[in-house]
Amino acid sequence: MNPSRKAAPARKSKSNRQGRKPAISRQDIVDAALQLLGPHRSVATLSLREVARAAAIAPNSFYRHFQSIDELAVALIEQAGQSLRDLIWKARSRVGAGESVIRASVETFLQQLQSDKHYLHLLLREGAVGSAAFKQAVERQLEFFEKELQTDLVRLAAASNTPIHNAELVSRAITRLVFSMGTSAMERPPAEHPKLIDDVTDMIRTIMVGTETLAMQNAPSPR
Amino acid sequence: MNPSRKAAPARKSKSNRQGRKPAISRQDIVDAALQLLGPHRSVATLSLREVARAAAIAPNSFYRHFQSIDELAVALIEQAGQSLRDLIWKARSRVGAGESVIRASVETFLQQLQSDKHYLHLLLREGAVGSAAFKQAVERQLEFFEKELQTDLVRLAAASNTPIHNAELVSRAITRLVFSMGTSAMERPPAEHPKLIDDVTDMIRTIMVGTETLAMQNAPSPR
DNA sequence: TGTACATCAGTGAACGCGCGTTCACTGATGTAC
DNA sequence: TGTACATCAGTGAACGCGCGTTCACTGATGTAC
Repeated sequence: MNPSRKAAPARKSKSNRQGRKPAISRQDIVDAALQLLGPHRSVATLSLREVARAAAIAPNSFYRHFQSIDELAVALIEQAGQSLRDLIWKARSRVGAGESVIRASVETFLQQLQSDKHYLHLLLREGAVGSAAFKQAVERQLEFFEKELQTDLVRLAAASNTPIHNAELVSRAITRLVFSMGTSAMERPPAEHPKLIDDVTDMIRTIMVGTETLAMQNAPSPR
Repeated sequence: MNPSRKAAPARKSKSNRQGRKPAISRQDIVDAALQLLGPHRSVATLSLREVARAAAIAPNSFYRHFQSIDELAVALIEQAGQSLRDLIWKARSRVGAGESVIRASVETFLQQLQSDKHYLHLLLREGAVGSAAFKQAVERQLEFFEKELQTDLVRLAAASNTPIHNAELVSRAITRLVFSMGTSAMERPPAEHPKLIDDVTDMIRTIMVGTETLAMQNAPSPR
């Protein structure tokens, strides 16, 4: 009836979308969900109504921001993974000469367990339950870690002139190991963490020594 | 009022308990729960009513056998762990001369993923969610595996005269690694399993080479 | 600047559902004599 | 062997609850002119 209404298909003058701004953002809801998730609470147990309550919105308002609880869960995982990778990256770049990169990374990783942020718990806990989309999101984050670690390993190997055998497998093994040990650490008192850091560091060193030995056996460079 | 009733405190003539036998056993309920749990279903999502339905009993009858769903979950985990350890033990003892114990164990482990029994999925998936009692049950099963593997490693090292550095840590690392990789394998098509077996075997071999190298460095026996 | 109007984020009420748990019961099984 | 009785595994009905989802709405924000 009103042609002017239909005749303006892609106006977008100042805001990229017509209409008012939301009073609450996706991120507000993500934050509310994070508050609910302590070290002993799994994403899978979050209900839509509970999250809405924590975000101080009506239950049905949730749908204005996410299609489903599942979509929120994926957002949580991605944010957790990104945040943790940033952290480890910073820790590594802070390592001075003579310090152990392995130990610094492991320490940073486990220190996060005791922090207020629940990101790490999230990643450690959620890998094997939940919807397909959800598990894939966790798996993707693990692969990011593996890739970054692999890059690091290759770089380190080149720098220190120690060879490396199958860097891809080694970085995968280390990543899995650290995450698995982290999951166990979550259940134990902080007093045991130093021992755990030593253990994990020792495990990783064993793998590193193994990969060097294998690499030298396969290509015993005389040089 | 009726003294004869109270005067027979510990009669136990033929049955160890007075009264009739149950028409259904704990094990029947455990089996019903196992049927419900496919490779993509977590114990935490089982409801009492659903299990009762699968076991063909009234919801409230469940309480005659278990105090709660949690108690059932722990029973499931323990049964799964025991069953899997039996299996690996048999596989190892079947290994002939010249065959690799590592590879045989890994193959058995991953073969179980494709079998009808859902035991392995259960153990792989449930470690990090659920109640405290539940997580402890899973952790306990992991430790059983670690201990048995450690015994094996020490025995093998003595037999083949190759030293081993920190057998406890090595067996823990290997156990964690295999379980973690198994969890990933669960999500992937069976066609990728052979590659996964190769990968895991390679990872373990790297660790074994590392531990030998370290042991020889620490105690470079001239003999 | 002022006015009329379109947009749409957030809402209150309501729905049907499956849940865990309780209650008083029933009736087959096993026991006492 | 027969009878009376105790046991208790399993039951049907009912409860209150929190859940996800829907509907038609309202009213502040932003836009057109």
